[in-house]
Amino acid sequence: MLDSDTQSRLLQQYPMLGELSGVEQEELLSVATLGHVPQGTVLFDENQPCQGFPMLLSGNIRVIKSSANGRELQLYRVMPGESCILTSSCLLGNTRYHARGIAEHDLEMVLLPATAFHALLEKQESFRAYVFHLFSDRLTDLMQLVTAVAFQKLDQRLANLLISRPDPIHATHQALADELGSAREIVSRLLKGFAEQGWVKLGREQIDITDTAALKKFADL
Amino acid sequence: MLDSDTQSRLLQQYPMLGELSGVEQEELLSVATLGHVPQGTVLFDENQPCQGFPMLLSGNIRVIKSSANGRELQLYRVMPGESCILTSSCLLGNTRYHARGIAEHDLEMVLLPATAFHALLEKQESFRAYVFHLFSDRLTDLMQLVTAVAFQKLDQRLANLLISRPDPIHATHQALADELGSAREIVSRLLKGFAEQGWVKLGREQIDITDTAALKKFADL
DNA sequence: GTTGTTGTGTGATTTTTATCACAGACAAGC
DNA sequence: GCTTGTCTGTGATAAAAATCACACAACAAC
Repeated sequence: MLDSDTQSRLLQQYPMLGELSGVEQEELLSVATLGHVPQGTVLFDENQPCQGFPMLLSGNIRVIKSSANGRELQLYRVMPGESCILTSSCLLGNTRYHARGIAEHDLEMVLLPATAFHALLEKQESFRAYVFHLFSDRLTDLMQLVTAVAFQKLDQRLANLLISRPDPIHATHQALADELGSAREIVSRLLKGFAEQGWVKLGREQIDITDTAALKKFADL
Repeated sequence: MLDSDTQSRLLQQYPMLGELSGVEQEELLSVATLGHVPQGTVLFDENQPCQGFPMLLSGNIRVIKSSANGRELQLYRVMPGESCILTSSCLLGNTRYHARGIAEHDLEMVLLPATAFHALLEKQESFRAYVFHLFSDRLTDLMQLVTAVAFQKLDQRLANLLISRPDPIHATHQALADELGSAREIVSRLLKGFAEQGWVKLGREQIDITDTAALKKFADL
């Protein structure tokens, strides 16, 4: 059972739940549980079955694939108000996870049991629309990711990554490499190149973008 | 309006439509149209809006992304009984296509207008389940594709492609390269390598697999 | 301060993939 | 037959990425 503060935050992030009738809301909230998850926790991993439908209140989840030789690639991030479509996919298809989910920052999330998720999907038109929309967005994301990995050079992908982030970027080169699915040294070298062009300024665990326009131009050909 | 033969074929491929009441079925079939599409036709392309929901009776669709420098990569194939999830995605998210769809062979398909699609989704639990399932499957496919492209070498991906096909493979090296998102020469060279290992026998537009086990072993590390 | 850990820079080298430029092989049509 | 177009083989080179092997800088802990 969720306390009233949590309830209101949940409704704020997931407004479609507000369309439920009072009774239905009660029902829902009585089976939902609030979880606090410290940074770095592996929320789910390849081949694990699915526990329930998570709704993020704060923090975010990195969904990644990792390869045999220790490299990894980020598929997407789950932000508050969103939900892990991979989980929905598992619940709907009754399959197991095909990726790993890691709490990037400390996490607060409400977990909805599978049965409640299915019930919601049946009853609530707006919830259904929400889930469909999520699917749709992720599919688009993934398709873009595929093409980026297949056709773009790493320098362009790196440039894209940089401009997609709030300006002073705090991350290790390794972290960036992991997001791109490449190796640290390469990222370091490319960043050095960017710095020599005057596009960024490098510091320890920090990258200041000094010429967004140039980066953007470089990023999309 | 569909003739009765087409109707029965449609129901055979899409059994969940059989769960509709008689009236609903009539309604549905009255707005659906049958289309014949010759091989090679571009059914949809990047940035185009979505016309309706296609249900394949025969033939199949290659969904591909193409890059600026003339290379392409196959995202997935749509087979009879399936439907193009990309289309669903567009209809649900009200977005435009993010890929190109090409008729690989001559195509027969029933096209459901967007409104009918939405109506079906609301009314029919089983249709909804079907669409969710499709989404789920494609998401899985795409995630596997991403990791393959990101982490696997081309020779392994080629081996995988070969064993995923019915044995005497009829395709040009260029077609295989397009499916993998690479260049023809490379595929040719890799195939030659496979042939030297005794895994395949090469002919013009034909590849006979002579050692599936070895290929399989090579494919997954 | 010293020590240890983590993050970064960088050269040297190899592997993998792409690109360019043809030559020859095969099939179809005249 | 010859011609034409498509498909395949292959060498030479280049470009991109990965790998290995360290040196060194920044920071934290003691």
